[in-house]
Amino acid sequence: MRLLPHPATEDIQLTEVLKALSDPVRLLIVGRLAAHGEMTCSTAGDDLGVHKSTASHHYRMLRDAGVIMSRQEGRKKYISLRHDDLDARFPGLLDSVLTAAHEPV
Amino acid sequence: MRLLPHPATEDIQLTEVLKALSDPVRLLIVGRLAAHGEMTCSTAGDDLGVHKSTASHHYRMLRDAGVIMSRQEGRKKYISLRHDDLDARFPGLLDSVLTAAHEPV
DNA sequence: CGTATAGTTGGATGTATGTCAAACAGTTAG
DNA sequence: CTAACTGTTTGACATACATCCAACTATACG
Repeated sequence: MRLLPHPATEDIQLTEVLKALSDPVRLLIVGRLAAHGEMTCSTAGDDLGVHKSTASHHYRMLRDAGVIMSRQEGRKKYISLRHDDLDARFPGLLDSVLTAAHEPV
Repeated sequence: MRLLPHPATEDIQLTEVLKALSDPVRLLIVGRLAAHGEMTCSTAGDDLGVHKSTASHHYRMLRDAGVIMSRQEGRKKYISLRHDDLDARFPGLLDSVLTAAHEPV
């Protein structure tokens, strides 16, 4: 169970988080993680409309920004929201984004 | 008092707002506007460490995203946060970002 | 071992962005 | 009118990014 480089909670930068959340595909991924909890990359990336390598690129963006964490188990990689860490660092931010993401167009 | 193109409240897109807020210089501008209310571009752009044309570019990003509005008066242009519009569209989002922006490093 | 599964990496490409410098435009003051 | 003030626009440039495809790695299963 190897862990990839994740930023420590105190090293999470607001601008990086906002940039990570400013892409429609990533926002969709984050919404799924918020709704379903931990999921594999392939489940999270299902029907996103992008190539799997593109999805992988987005996971990396989200991970580097501190928005998600990943855990390897066998040949699957489980990703989950760092909800508590984000709340500790930026109270209410993630929830307001998640709420906003559900708004009708 | 010519008004530049501002998106209607219902046309403000979450991803655009997040992208607009994901730059350190723009976050600083937004923080100033939140603290002081309406200000001129030159006041808002004072001591930002960027060229005035760069600041102008950022005002445009913020305006196009629906984060600020601008009002021309004589040779000065006053800019202000669209706080109410953003709150109406994405409740709590701006406040949580502003709070987060004040966090210690 | 050989094959399928789960993701990542690298190359290629087009687009966007942040920045400065210089030129430009509109407004106001002498 | 001429000069100063307030911003914007354009050009140039380097970097970043979203995307696809193809090749690669690592693990699991017969």
